[in-house]
Amino acid sequence: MKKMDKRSLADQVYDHIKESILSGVLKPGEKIPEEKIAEDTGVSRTPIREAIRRLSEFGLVEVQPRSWAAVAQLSEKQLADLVEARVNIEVAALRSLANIPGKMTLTALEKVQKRLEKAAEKKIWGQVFSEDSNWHLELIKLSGNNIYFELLERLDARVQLARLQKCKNEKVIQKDVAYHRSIMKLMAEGKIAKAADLLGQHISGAGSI
Amino acid sequence: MKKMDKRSLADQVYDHIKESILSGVLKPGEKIPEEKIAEDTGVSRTPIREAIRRLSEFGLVEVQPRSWAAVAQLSEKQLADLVEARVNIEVAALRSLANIPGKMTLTALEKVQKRLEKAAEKKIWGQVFSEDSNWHLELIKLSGNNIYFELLERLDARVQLARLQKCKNEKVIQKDVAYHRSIMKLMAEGKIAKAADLLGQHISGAGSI
DNA sequence: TGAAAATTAATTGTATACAATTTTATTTCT
DNA sequence: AGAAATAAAATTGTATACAATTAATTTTCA
Repeated sequence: MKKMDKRSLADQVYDHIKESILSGVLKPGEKIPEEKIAEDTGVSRTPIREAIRRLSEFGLVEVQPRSWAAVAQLSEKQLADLVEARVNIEVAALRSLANIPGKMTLTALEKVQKRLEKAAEKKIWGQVFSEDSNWHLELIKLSGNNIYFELLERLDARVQLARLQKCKNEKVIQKDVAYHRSIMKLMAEGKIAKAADLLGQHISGAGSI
Repeated sequence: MKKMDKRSLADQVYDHIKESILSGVLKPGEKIPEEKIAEDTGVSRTPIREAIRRLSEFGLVEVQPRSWAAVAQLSEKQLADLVEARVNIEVAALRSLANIPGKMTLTALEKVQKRLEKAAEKKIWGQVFSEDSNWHLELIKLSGNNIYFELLERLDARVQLARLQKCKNEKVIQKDVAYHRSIMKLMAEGKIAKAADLLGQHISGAGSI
C-alpha cells in the first residue's frame, strides 16, 4: 500500500506559498488573493486562508484586515532590527553551550557545512542561502534550548526574504563559509566564548544578511 | 451612530480563549474542542479554528493534527528554556538602548510601574502579573526594535501561563517591584549597562518567572 | 474474563454558499 | 475636465454541510 500524504492541505499550501515567496515568484508587496491561490492550487479557500494567516505570523505576509494580504516588504529599519535581534539571540544560544557538561556533537553541523560548501562551489546561490540558514539553525539546536530555535526559525524566514533583495556577491559568501569553519573549529576545541564572539562578528558584519 | 466592534470574530474569540487560559478557567492539558467553544460563544467553527491555530503559534495551545487541541503544558525544561531566552533577549534589547542618541522617555514605563505597585498594594495578584508583563514589554519598546518586542510578546504569553502554576509569594513580588524601580533609576541616570545587568539578575533570579 | 476486532460516535479537515466590507468603475454635478 | 457621489465588482469574513479521520464503545472470540 502506498504511503500517502498525511499532511493537511493547509500545510501543503503553506509550504507552497512560502516557497513561492522565498524563490521570488511572489514579490514583496504583491497581493495574494485567496481565490487566486485557490485557482492555482485547486484547493478551497479554507485551508488557503489558514496558510496565509500562519505566514503572517512568521512575518512573510502582511494581512490588512478585511482587505488583502500581501508579501511582506521589509524596510531598512526592520532589516537592521532583524539582524540585530538575530545576532544577539544566536550568540546567547551559543554562549549557553558552555554550561552543557558533556562534549557536543558537531557531526550534524559539519554535514550541513559540507553541503553549503558544495553549493558555494557550484555557485547555486539559492541553495547556498538555504544551507546557510540550515547551518545557523543547526548550530542553535546544539544549545538544546528549543525556545531559541523556535524564535530563530521565525526570524530566519524573514532573513531569507531579505536576502532576495540584498543580493550578496561571491566574495562575501566565501568569507561567510570561512567564518563557519572557524567557528566550528573553536567549538571543537571547547572555546565556546570565542566562538560566540566570532559568530557575533560573522552575522552583524559585512553582508549583514 | 454607535461605534460598533470592527474586530473580526476570530480576533474576539482569540482574546476570549487566551483570557480563559491565562485566568485559569481552561487548565493546562485541558482539551479545547472547536464545537464546544462554538456553543459557548455562539460563533461558528471557522473563526474559532483560526483563533486556536493562532494561539498554537503563541505556544499557549498544542494542536495534535487531525485530533484535538489542548491548553499547553509546560515542562520544567521548557520553562527554564523560556526564562533563559527571555532574560537574554531583554538584556540585549536594553543594552541596545545605549546606542540611541537622544535621551529616552521613561514616562510610559513609570505609568505602568505605578499601576503595578498599586495592584501589589491591593494584593490583586492577577493584575500584578499582568502589569509586570506590561512593564517588561514597555521596557523593550524603548529599544525601538520591534523584532525584540514581537519575540518577547510571544514568550510573554507562555510566561504568564507558567506563572499560573508556579505561584509567587508576596515577598518575591515586593522584591520584583523594587528591582523595577532600581532599573528605572539607573536608566534615568543613563547607566544602561548597569541597568541591563540588574535586569538580568531580576529575571533569572529568585522566583524565576 | 480479557484482549482483539468491529462498530458506532465524535471531532477535525475541507468545500461551498452567502453576508459584510472594501475596492474599482461609473455616473453626476459644478 | 475634475472632484464627489453613486453603483458595480471583487474580496474577505462567517456559517454550514459533508468527508475523512480519530476516539470511544460494543461485540466477538480465546
